[in-house]
Amino acid sequence: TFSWNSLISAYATRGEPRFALSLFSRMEDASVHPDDHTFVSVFKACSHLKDLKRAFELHTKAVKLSLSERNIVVGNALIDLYIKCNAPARARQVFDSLPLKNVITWTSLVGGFIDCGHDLKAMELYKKMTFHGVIPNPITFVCVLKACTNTGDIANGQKVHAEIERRSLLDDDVFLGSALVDMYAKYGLLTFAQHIFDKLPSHNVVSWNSLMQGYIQYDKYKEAVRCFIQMQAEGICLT
RNA sequence: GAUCCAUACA
Repeated sequence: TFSWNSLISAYATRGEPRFALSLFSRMEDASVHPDDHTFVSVFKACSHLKDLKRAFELHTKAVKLSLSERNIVVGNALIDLYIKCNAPARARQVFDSLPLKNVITWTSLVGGFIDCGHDLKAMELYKKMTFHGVIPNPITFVCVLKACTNTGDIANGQKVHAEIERRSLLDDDVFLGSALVDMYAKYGLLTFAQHIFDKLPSHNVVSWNSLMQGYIQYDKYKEAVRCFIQMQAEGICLT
């Protein structure tokens, strides 16, 4: 099982999802018993294919082994699988069916709703999550900020920002920094965007782009050019 | 056991 898992995982991750799934079939043919690791990899492969029918089949097989009850990671991966297959209602069913949820379970569905364009549902779920006493992590905040950006709900975004500062999370997550900069930049709050940007421990091409786009969108071309030059001075490669 | 999940601009 371990060898099969390693192979399947490698192909699922390396962008060969079809081959990962066919390996899984061969594993079944060889009557090697799949375990929780197997299913997580196979879910991932299927999520790249966005094959809902296949998702159902895999889900059914996992249920027969009651793997999603035994290991929360399986349930979490399943939520993500249904989201990637554009089936948020299914994802929600899985979510509701899980007796134990962790921060990843919650965040997967929050982020999933956003991917499916249900930003308000995502915000609602986030509130429910905090109400349940689940501590959000930086990834949760990135998702919530994105929902605020999508809907233009800057008031909520600022609340989230305050929460992030309170936990001083900006020092160790580049994604979080970019998400915040992006939100402020998109809505023309360029001083805020610049201020947060300056406080970030490190910048990358995304955080620079977010800031620059804000300046461009609001006709601050001089600032945009200044960014462009500084960005190269910091040694960020353009592709 | 080199096998397991969610996140940012364009």
